[in-house]
Formats: sequence, structure tokens, C-alpha cells
Amino acid sequence: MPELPEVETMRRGIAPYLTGHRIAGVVIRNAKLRWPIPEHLVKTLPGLEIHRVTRRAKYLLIDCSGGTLILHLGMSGSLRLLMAMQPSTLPEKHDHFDLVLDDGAIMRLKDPRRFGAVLWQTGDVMCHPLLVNLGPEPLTAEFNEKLLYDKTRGCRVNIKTLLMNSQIVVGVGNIYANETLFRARINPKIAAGRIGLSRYKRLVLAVKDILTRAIKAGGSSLRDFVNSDGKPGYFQQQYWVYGRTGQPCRQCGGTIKQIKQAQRSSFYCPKCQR
DNA sequence: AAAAGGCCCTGGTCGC
DNA sequence: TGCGACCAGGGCCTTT
Repeated sequence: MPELPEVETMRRGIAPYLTGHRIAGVVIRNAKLRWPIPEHLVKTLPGLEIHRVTRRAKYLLIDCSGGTLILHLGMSGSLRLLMAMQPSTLPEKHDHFDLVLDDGAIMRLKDPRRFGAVLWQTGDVMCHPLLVNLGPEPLTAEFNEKLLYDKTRGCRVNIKTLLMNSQIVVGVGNIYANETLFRARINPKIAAGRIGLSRYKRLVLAVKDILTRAIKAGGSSLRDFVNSDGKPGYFQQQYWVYGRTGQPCRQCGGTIKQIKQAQRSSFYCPKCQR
């Protein structure tokens, strides 16, 4: 389940191998992702030069001459780089898409659950319907307590669900929503409109700090991106509350509770989070 | 308008 | 050991 830190780690992993290269070929083995992969990419992309690889929310943006390739990894997607002359480049069952580069390297997308996406946008990529309504990046100054406060006056939705709303802030998935609320000592059930500036300040700091640390941890696994399974090595990190139903709170020893909010599992410590 | 629920999909886990 | 039921999850889309 790639969250923002994982996507950013993947971006940093692939960028050096793509930037400045020309696309030599495209292979679509299974176009049926979240949306169909446009078949015309097989003809359109070869010959184009890759200028840079950026990220917006959890979307990877491969900026080419003439357009931008938009990748989303869904919840089971991963990218791998196979270098030229490497013996075992046989695609496996869920390797749906290859981007072949002019030096023979291959960027291969694997996505067993096919919630991911490969799309193409000409012109300003930020005008794409999937990107145009996104809220601020969590690690920018634009994401702050005042923004949360202003956007939630009169809002009755619970804070956990709000935090996962990409129109409010992008890149906070289920795991980090739970973990950041614990860090900020905020009960996930509280209505967003009843939270004041001081608690929002704690929440913003928690989001920034936890995401920043996760990205740093991912950096140490960057070398694994070439000729590996594409999975950063920090997935087995320790969580304070996520997935710890019934276990003792690492802070107070109380019991971690699990509830459902907007069809998603929420985990929290009723004693620490009020 | 806001909020709630549905849906896409596969692999892993669990009970029988 | 096989098999069905169920769950997880991002996030757009539809319904209320």
C-alpha cells in the first residue's frame, strides 16, 4: 500500500534512470487498471525525451516532450528498474506495463490488484481532472493549522475521514491518518468542525514530522530499486496504533481500539486520544 | 451542498 | 486439503 513516502521514494529511485533519456518502447500486457491504459501510448511515446520525474499527491508525473505520463500505484503497485543486459527480464504475472528506455533499461509496473493507473496528458498536467482539485501537499507551508481550521468551520465529518480527503490535504492514507492522530492525541471520532487551532497545530506538526521521517527512512533503501522487487525495505516499520487492535498502547498501556469510519478501519487509544 | 456508501481487484486469512 | 466467505485498501463516482 504505497503511501506518499513510498511514492516519493520510488520517484527518487527511478528519476536518475529516466531523466534525460528517450523512450524507446512501451509494452502494455494488461491495460485494465483503474482506468484503461491508453493503447495509443505504444505508438505515441517512443522517441519522446523524458525531461524530469516529479510527484503530485501520490501521482508520479513523468514529464516528456509533448506530454506527461501520469502513474498511480493504487494500493499494490510497485516499480522496478531492469537494466540492459540483465538476464532475467521475463515479465511476471502482474507486470502490466513496461517503459523501455533508449539505453535498454526497463521501468516495469507491477500491480496485482490493478487499482493503479497509467494515463497520458498533453498540455498542462496540473489541469488533468485527477489533479486539478487536489489540496495542498502536506510538506509545504500551505498546509498549516489555519487552513485546516478555516476549511472545517461547520464541518461535521470526523477528523480521521477529513484527514484522508485529498481536497483538504493530499498523501495521507489510512496508515498515516491513524498514526498522525495518535501523535497529535486527537480522537479520530471528533467532528472536524469542533477542533480548534491548537489541536490543528499539533496535527499539522505530526503529519509533517511522520511523513518526513518515513521519506528519510525510504531513502536508505533506494539502492534496492535497481534489479530488485521494487519494494522499499521500511514497510515493516513499527506502528503506534495501526493494526494493533486489542494490544497495549505503547504510550499508556491501555487497549488499542478499532472502529470503522467511512468503510475504513481506524485504530486509536481511547486514553491517549481525546 | 455535504455526507454516506459503492465499486474496482487480488491475495491472504479464517473457519469448516 | 479444498473451498467459500471475508477483509484490506486509494480514491473516484454515485446516491442520498
